[in-house]
Amino acid sequence: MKRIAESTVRRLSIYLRFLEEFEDRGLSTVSSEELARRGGTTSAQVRKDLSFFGSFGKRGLGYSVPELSSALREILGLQKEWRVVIIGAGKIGAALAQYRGFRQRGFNIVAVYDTNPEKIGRTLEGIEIRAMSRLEADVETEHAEIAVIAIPGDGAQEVLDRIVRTGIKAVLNFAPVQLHAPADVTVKAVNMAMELEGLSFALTNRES
Amino acid sequence: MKRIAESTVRRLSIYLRFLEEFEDRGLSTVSSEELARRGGTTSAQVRKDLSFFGSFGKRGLGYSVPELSSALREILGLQKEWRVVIIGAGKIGAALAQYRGFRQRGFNIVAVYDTNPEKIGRTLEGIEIRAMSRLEADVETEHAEIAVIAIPGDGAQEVLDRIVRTGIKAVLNFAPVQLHAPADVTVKAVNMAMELEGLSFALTNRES
DNA sequence: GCTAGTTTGTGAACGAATTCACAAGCCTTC
DNA sequence: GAAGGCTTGTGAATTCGTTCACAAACTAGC
Repeated sequence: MKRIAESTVRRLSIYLRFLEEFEDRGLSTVSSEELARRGGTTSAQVRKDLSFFGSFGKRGLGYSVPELSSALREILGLQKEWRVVIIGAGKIGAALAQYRGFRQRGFNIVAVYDTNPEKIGRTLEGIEIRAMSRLEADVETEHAEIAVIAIPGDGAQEVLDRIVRTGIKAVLNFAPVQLHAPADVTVKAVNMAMELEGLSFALTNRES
Repeated sequence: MKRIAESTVRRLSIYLRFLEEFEDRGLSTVSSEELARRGGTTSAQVRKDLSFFGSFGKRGLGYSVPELSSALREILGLQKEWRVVIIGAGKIGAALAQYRGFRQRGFNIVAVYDTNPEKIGRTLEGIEIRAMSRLEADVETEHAEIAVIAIPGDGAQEVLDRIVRTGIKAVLNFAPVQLHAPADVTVKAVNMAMELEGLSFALTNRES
């Protein structure tokens, strides 16, 4: 299959969100124009994005809401449940562990890890905080497929290396550092300080 | 000035992070090659990124660490202190309010807003939680320039509209919905569910 | 001050992503 | 069943971002 741009995948996520809203409201069809308006893009973009994966619409009519949302869930791999481990039970790890949006979309958080003995054994919204040392064994027995790094920057690369050795191929990084991993491991970074700096730049360099 | 790509601004942030590390270690010069290696890009990319703003290096030598970091701080608008309000004192709002990285980089959180009467009046790491109704008056008196939306999706567009009416031109959105704002307002979104879906896609459609 | 060895800054070439534009296909009405 | 009105799917054109490649400029060693 042809390589799909990351921006395309992001937009598919956005389209799916609207489709689910439409599904709830019982709408049966939607046009690329409508999806574009909501998602802040153009109708040509919507159709091109979808065309990478097949043709899902009917000319003159638009897209069937249930069919397209099911197709997008399939494409995005959201039909199955993903098993996720979170590394770090600090403020961010805790906020993530309790975030209902994850489970809703099929991301099942199986455990949270921390090195602080005071935290180990407690639970966060029903999820057990475990000793960091158990990570490797647990990933194996729990069949975890996604790891979330929610610890300070210093230890993050080391933790990522451990995660990679367990065989996990997808990592979401909240630590404010640039991490390096083998090419077959997908690492996505969420860096709040960097986003704020983007805003700072926009405010500073606005067209006069 | 020529329009600068968002990807360029992101990389400038990354370069600055390394430069500050080098500054702490007392290194005096650095080459585009070294910055590229650390930041996971190419030396040509580094030089091109910088060339949009001027020439900061010396041929044959590289870049002066203090000069370049100062220049980047200037470009990114990090010389001044930005005054930030956070809307929502839930888990995410609280995690953001206590995140030390913000103040460290000149983002001064002046207040957190919530509608829950139980929370109003309490403090989060020394930052007062205030009634949502005070938002407009406070932005005016406190001269806030950046707003962070950390509330559930339902109310987010409405809150954004209020923020826009106060005259704030930069917003960071953590609510898992697509928001619409006038063109002169920069809205950046951090959507954790969407990032996880990107990972799900990567795991599902890996080259065989 | 000449030579060898670096490293920058930048047009030009390339490649990737978006937008354009239109034929093809479907629905509805008469 | 023909005509009019939509909307898709997609090559072609365009725009945007990255990489190449090399002259220009610097340092160090002799």
